[in-house]
Amino acid sequence: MSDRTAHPRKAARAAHGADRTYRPATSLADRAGMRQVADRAGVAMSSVSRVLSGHPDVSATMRDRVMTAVEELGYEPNMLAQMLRRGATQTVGFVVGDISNPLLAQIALGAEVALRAAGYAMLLTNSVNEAHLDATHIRLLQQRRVDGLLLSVSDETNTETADALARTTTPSVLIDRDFATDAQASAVLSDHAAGITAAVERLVQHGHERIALVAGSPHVRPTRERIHALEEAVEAHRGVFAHVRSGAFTETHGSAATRELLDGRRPPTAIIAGGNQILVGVLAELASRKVRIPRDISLITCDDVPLAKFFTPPLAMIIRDPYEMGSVAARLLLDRLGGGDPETVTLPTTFVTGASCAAPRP
Amino acid sequence: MSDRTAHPRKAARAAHGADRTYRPATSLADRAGMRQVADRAGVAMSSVSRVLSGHPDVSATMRDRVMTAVEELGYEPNMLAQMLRRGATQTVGFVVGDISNPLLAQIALGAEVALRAAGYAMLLTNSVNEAHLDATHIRLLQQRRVDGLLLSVSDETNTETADALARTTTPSVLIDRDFATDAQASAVLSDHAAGITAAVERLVQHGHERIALVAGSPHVRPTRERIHALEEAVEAHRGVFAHVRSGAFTETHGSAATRELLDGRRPPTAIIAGGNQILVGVLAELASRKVRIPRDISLITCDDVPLAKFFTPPLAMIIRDPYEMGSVAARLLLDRLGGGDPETVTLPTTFVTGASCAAPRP
DNA sequence: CACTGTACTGGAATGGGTTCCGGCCCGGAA
DNA sequence: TTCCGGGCCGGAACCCATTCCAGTACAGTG
Repeated sequence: MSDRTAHPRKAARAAHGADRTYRPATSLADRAGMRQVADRAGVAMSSVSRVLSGHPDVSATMRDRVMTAVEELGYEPNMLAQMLRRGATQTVGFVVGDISNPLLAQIALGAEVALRAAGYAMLLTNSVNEAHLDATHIRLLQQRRVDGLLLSVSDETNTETADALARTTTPSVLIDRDFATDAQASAVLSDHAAGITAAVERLVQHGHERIALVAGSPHVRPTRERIHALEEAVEAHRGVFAHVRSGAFTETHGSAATRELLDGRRPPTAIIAGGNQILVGVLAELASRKVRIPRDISLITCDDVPLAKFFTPPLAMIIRDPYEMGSVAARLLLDRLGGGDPETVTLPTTFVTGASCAAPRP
Repeated sequence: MSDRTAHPRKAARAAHGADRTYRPATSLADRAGMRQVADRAGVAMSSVSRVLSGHPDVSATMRDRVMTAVEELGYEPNMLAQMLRRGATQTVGFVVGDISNPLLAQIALGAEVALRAAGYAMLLTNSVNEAHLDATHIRLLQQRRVDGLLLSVSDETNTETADALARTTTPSVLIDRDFATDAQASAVLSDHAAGITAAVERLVQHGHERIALVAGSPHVRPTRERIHALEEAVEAHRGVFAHVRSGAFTETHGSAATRELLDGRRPPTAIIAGGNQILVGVLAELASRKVRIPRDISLITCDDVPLAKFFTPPLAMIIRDPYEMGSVAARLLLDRLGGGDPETVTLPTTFVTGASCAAPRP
């Protein structure tokens, strides 16, 4: 063994001696570079590069010679070198609160599929709903020189995050988020107001007068939009009142808020759960009190959950198409990467009624 | 800009003429490089590198000078250059069938958190359950020079995938997958047999004699293990029979298989659903026939679903800890990246009974 | 035949760090 | 005093491809 432990490649060559011809490059360890291809074809590296990048200034002869050498050596270009040289990584970063949330997972899927089709790969980071990690991850991804960012941060009000965003020149797409400071980013939004409004209309038709919203974190757009829409919808109807309990997108908050609401002086006759974790908490609290749906209280949930339609009773919900959101986010980002201007797209939400939403007890 | 990429020579000539020095298309706002730091500090680049990489051969004076220059210029090292030079990307690829599956999303989360803590980033690709994409994505990630792979491929029997795996020297960890050919990879497995066995024992105690398993794709380990365990468990009991319907991890297969089973000559009195999509299909078919749980049939599902415990009746399930699986997968990969040997870890599954699992009608 | 234009090619700079190696300087041992 | 070794530093090769630019050869034109 040679003493130059840091250069295994050379060591290997030295060890095997020069009596060996090249090996079919099945072994990644001893990969052929463009240098080797050029040597074998008896041409310059620049010519190899031109052939492989489809540059017009290449003769048929040259193309054949190079391609033959490429085949023989099983040459594959080193993307790292290309990235360094070209200054583009064909990589996009996705900053997400928590990928284990099915909603976000579907968004991620939609985005990844679309990005991959365009030759981009997706780096995923989870902020596990800790606001301070958002900015950290944005910086981390920028250090990795991502060409663009998909952002579903966990707290819009965090100044560090807002700063990181305002400072950056990396093309970004916000996913259902809204930063006052940043006019540079594109955004895909959901029209939460429409869903809430439709749901409230239905509840009012049923005769509900006290409607509660157990919402998630007030630091993200969906929660704000829902609260705002609820209050507005309620104002349109004389004698109908809204109770809002925002907090976090957790089961704990869901059950705690429900407890408070039911223990209040004038408990609501209908609850809208603002997220799937919250829904679990709401259901847990209702179950523990033997409050029956929809006899004792009506329930509507935001965003689909797999078993909702087989639930007893089937759950009314305000749904949207998260896969589509991901696709659109990817498209917006690709547009920007192609030189387009920032753009905002709003996708619809739909109220799907179900037996969990009925008339209150008289 | 885009023209320059395609035919830079012509575009450059036409647009700029000779008045400008050449600059790479993506010159990022004149970022300071190590060169600039070295100049400003009046030292060699090698010294800057040593300071920043914590090399021991550095005097206090040198450290100060360099760090001052770094601060003043707001220098941040270019990770691409580091990757190219070091030959390591600090990046791991995750090949997954479909991230929108909550089980896999949780695995991804567990893995990403652990990897990030160790300084690695995670590239995510979805094969959308198309077997031929697995191999494609493995190659894709290798072109991007990932240091390691986390693999939850959608088809173990695909020869292209098996080849890609056998040929590679990239440290890999299989996630609940089992390739006959490849002895190189580490693996995290779930002990599906234990869960199935416990579930069958319970069903037999209740007096069930015809137990069906609506399983997913037969080309992945979990399905094989479950089928095998079911058959073995049944053999231990005289007069108890197993019906197996494997197919795909889809709602469609779930309902079709259930239909066949119920229409069969001797329909089962208990069904085990092998996955959350399948569960939805099974429930749909049962609901459409007004078959009641557990009066008419007992139901057990594999892997937790969010609302399972609030279901009517609460669902019995065979659960495991997917987040933990992800963490362990990450740890195994990090071990290998650190020079350790391949290792296989098996994690437990637990049978949690529920009202959906009861005695059959006499 | 001289001249210009065109098609193609090779050489070298470039991107931004990492690391081996040689060398300087200084203290301690012989 | 001389030699040796260790601490510390600068120079330069290297990682691997991209692309500018200069230059060659050859065809077409006057």
